[in-house]
Amino acid sequence: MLNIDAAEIEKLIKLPPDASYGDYCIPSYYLKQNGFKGDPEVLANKIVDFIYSYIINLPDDNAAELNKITNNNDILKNFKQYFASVGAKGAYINFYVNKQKFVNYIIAEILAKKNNYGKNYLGKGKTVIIDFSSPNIAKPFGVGHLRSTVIGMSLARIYDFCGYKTVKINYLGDFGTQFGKLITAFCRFKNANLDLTEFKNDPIKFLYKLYVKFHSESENNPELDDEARLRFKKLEQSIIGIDDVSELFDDIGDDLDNYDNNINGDVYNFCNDNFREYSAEVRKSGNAKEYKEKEYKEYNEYKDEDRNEDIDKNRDNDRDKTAGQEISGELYLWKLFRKLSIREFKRIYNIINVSFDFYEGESQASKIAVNLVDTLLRANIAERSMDAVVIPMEKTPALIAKSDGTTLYLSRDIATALLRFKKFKFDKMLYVVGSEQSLHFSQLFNIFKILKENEIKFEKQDLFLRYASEISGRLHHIKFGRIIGMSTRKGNLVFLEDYINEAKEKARLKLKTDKQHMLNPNVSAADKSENSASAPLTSSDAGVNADAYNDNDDIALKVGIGAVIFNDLKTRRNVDVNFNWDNVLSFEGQTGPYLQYSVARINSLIEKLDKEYSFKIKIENLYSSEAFYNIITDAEKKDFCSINDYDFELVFEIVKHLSLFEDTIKDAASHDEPSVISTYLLDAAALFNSYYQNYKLMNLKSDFVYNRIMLLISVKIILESGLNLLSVPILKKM
RNA sequence: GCGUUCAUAGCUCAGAUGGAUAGAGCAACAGCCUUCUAAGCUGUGGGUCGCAGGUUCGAAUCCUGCUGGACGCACCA
Repeated sequence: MLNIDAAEIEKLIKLPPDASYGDYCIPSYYLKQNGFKGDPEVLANKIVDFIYSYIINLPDDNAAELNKITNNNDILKNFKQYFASVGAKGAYINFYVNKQKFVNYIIAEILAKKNNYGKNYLGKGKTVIIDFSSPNIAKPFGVGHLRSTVIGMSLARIYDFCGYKTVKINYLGDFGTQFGKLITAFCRFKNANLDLTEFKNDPIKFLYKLYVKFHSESENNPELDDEARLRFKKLEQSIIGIDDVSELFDDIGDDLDNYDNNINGDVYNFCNDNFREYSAEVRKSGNAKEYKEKEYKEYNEYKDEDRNEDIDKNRDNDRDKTAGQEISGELYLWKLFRKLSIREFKRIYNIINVSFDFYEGESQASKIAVNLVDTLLRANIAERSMDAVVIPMEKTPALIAKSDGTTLYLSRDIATALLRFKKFKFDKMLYVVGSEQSLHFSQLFNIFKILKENEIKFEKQDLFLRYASEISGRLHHIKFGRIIGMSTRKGNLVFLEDYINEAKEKARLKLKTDKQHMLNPNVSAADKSENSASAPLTSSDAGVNADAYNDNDDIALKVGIGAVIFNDLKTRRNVDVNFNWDNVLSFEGQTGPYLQYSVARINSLIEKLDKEYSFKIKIENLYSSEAFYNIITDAEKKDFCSINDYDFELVFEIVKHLSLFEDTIKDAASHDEPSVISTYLLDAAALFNSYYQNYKLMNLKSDFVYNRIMLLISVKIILESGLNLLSVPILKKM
């Protein structure tokens, strides 16, 4: 009767909407797909009768009878031990666990596994590439980029937790017409009223100003656009002309302190002179579209190397070489812009604790993309259309080359995917990019499908394209909704750092008033609730020393970051987010700070109880195995909880929730949806806070308190693991 | 016009192979700090799940149509 395997049964198990129906249930109509027939209600009753007569009512040692049903099933053998009763209600088979055993089992398991609790092997032996953040160098790092950054980082951690080998790639937007504009603006406006010292201090904002200025000026002066196009054209030729693509990421030398000398002197003039020369040349020849085609050795020489070696060799591929050869002014400026930008990006990533295994750029793929277009034309997969090159598709044709022969985002993405597959042999690649680019990615994925279908058309020696057929189906667009109505209070674009700082300031203010209240309890509740700064507090009059101030500064920053990051991860990716300062800066309710606060509260509580009862539990050692040795041995021999405890119902509810952690992680991974974890953590924290408020632990029996500390540690482990997966900073105290 | 996507409480959102009575948080109202951090807790009110059909034992969930919003639709990325 029960010849369904355990994994399949697991899929059938659901959580009832209300605990009064049971702790777990199996809706009997689910069993129809396993060959059961008839009225679901009758079926449910039959199964319950069966369980009673063949399992529950049998004596413990009647293994022979059990073997009649199944010869190898621990679940059945342990059934009596872990389940208290079973009941049929309507079409549902409801299972009631042995609550006391359940609680003790789960707590012991969490304490034993510690921050490995919830880890699983969903992705064992698989490699996943996560392409995220990918800011555009010519544009500032705004709150818009934060979503990709934060979702991507979280997914990387989740996949890692699920046993995948994860590769985090930042694919910089370092190529395209906007660089022509920037270079033009830089050369033209340099002597106008731009403050060049700002270029050094805050290159991103400087470049942004240049960009904005270019656009306002070019409205009245179309010549600027022409110059920008030509400058980009020249830049692209410089880039394509480089044989070794990795040179593109070579450092131009760390002479940034003298950058203005370079700009003011040789480089700046070089730049202009070359441009004049170049544009004269182009006018003379009358053909700005023509460019020299080259055979790129690299293109046809890809070999299957050990990808792991490749990964290690290239990890953190910052180069510190100085390019020896002469380069064009455009290329110099482009490298300079990129270098400064990356430096700035890294500074920001560092603040929010984000890191990458590789920094790539579109520029690296451009030369391959050029040749790719040609190959696809020859194979009759692509065709010419109004001088441009397109791949016909059911819907919108995919444009892969402009009529002047230069490549596009799409063609470079094809090349990049090929390069990455060659390098990593990934099982899965995630592009964490906004939903407005859905068409782009559906075209990209379709192209690989077409390449697979037309595999036969490619010449055998074309090793590179051979990968194309394998890529189809491995690419995923992890899209997310737009942030609507986002602006500063003044109405401009929001820079990420300003955003974090605003959150930080608010947190600092709150810390200040809290501290004031603690030191001076006579402050009325009304004053405090207004959270006002009406009674300004200096560090001296509150007796707050410098250390405390630094502490508070650090706490405020982490609270601010937590608020900002969590705000982006708490809802499903796909929904558009209405940006609202009041919501973002709220630290109450379903927020990052609420979670951080819950952890801090647990720490503080454990510390106080430990001090009072002398259990000698060291919070800072909780994750070292030695410190846990005693706890684990205790876990084996004693119960943490009894069904007769006055707080048992809530304890059971908490532990039951904790037990769902692993499923939650898997759910988040399989749907590429960090918000699943956010929701889970909010529920966990709410349960804990409810416990905290309603059951005071001070002045109770020592044994009981010790057991509850084990519960608190379990909650702490789960909350901290979850926050780590979201990359929300964890605070010891608040 | 075509395509993608979304519509659940006043606001922001959960509710994911269709399943039992649709849930939180803000905001509102009423309580709780001489005792473990009030960034908290307890309670109350608040819903035609955009509208209309369909599929079936059963629909917020799947299908069709409609309405409304967001985004995209070849030389930007």
